[in-house]
Amino acid sequence: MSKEITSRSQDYSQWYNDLVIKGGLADYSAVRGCMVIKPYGFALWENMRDVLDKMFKETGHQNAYFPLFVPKSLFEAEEKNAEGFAKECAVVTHYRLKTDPSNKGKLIVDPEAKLEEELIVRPTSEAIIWNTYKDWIQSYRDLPILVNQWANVVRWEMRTRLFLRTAEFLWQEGHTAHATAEEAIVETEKMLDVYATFAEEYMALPVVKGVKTPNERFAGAEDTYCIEALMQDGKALQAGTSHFLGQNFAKAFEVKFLSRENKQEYVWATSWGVSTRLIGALVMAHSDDDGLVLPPKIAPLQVVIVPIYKGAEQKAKIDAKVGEIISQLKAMGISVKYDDNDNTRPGWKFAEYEMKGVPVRIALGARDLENNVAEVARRDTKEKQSLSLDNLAENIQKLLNDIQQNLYQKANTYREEHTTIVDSWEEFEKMLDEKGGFVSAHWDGTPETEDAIKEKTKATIRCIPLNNTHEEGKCILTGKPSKQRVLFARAY
RNA sequence: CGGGAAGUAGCGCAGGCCGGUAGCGCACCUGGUUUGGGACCAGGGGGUCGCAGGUUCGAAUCCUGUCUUCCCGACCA
Repeated sequence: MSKEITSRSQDYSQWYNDLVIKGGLADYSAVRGCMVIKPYGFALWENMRDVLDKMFKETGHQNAYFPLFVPKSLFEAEEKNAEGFAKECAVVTHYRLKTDPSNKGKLIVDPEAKLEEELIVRPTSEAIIWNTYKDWIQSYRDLPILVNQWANVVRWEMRTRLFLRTAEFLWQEGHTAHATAEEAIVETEKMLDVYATFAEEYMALPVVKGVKTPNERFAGAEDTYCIEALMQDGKALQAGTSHFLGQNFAKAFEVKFLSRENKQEYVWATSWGVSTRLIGALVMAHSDDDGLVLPPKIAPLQVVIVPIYKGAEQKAKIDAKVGEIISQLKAMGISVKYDDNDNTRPGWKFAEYEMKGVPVRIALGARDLENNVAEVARRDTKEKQSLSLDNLAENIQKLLNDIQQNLYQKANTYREEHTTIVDSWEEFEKMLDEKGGFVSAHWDGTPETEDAIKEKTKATIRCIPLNNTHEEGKCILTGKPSKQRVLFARAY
């Protein structure tokens, strides 16, 4: 079977789909908008999850699990949150099927099994969790609550795309409860930092930390912080969010605590999440026309070894040497696979592992053994070099670090080159159309202007960067005074 | 939800106008030769042509209905 990939320049979204499917990450399923995450893709998710989970625990959080279903009466309690998600909820109305009397072998919903109260399949878990927290919190001594859950959620999106927007997706959602607003805000920012660190250090994905405008805020939040990344087609992608929820959910669910001063007060809340969408970000940030390019720190497989031999005798010698290499690599915590499958030849394997984005490939043949070397190829630059078999493992480890750094540098350079400061409307439109990327411009601070710009250009305010310098300026559209620049982009 | 495309073997597709009982490539199985960038030879297995009606002696093909998926757009923590 040929596995040709559509090039980026030819059709960017087809390129993306090809990578996801042919790279073995995921596949379409029989369910509209839902995908099957295949073992290779899930291994990638597991690596990301494990790192994040460790980071959460290091910052004092514990995991818990809450129900998939949310009774409608709880779901609607926090009005803004409910409104925001109402249009994309899957709803359970019945609990039983029965055989269709008029159509043998078919099932119908049993009308007698209608639920008294509909159950909402969670699009997010604030409601069920805050209804639970009510019972957990009596006094300031019960605070803070620092809980995270790994779960699936369902959002019935109009249009879906593999990993980037699926009807069901996997994520983690942290839900914390605090005695003071200050503490909750610290938490919100802390978790944003965790996300940014994870994206940059593990995914090699440079991100901008910022705050969303009221228009783009999470439904039910007082403030939404985010990390925004730039993809290779110049479109932005929200890679993670952290929300300061104020007392909105505490008020909706009557969650109060008795303070040190013996006063009843509402609890302050945060929530924060990243999802399998990160995999989409990873794919679009680093990959090329030959397939996936995965950062070593989270690649399911870091090194693959391909033997090249004629006859069993050579094969045996290579096997012996590879055995040594593997144990050295494993001792360093490097994941490695020896692909000595005799059904496919080396060239096929080379292409296959490039497609899958394995960071380093080692080819070892009889000729190499004689010279005490191995051919080592790096996926990111596709450079090949001959490395001595002495200290090979050490050099591979260095190479993996190099690749990780290089991917970050490359993405960072791309982002810098595609972040443009603009002061006129003409320039603004031109940049969005011709260059893409982030456009840094002044905005008068009103939702109306934001909407108007979106209407005219399809660009949204991705965020108000946290490290923004304040400067006087004029709004790109209205010319009204502005105190700081914001980042615009067309986005996923 | 609007526009477009498509459902035929595991995957990718041809056949359809002009109806006659299904084909190609890859994958798979057996044997052999191979192995430094997607090997080759020989033999072989696999499909109620999305589903339901209709027309006909006969339907993958014509007609009607229906379901599903994908792509673009609108929408979207």
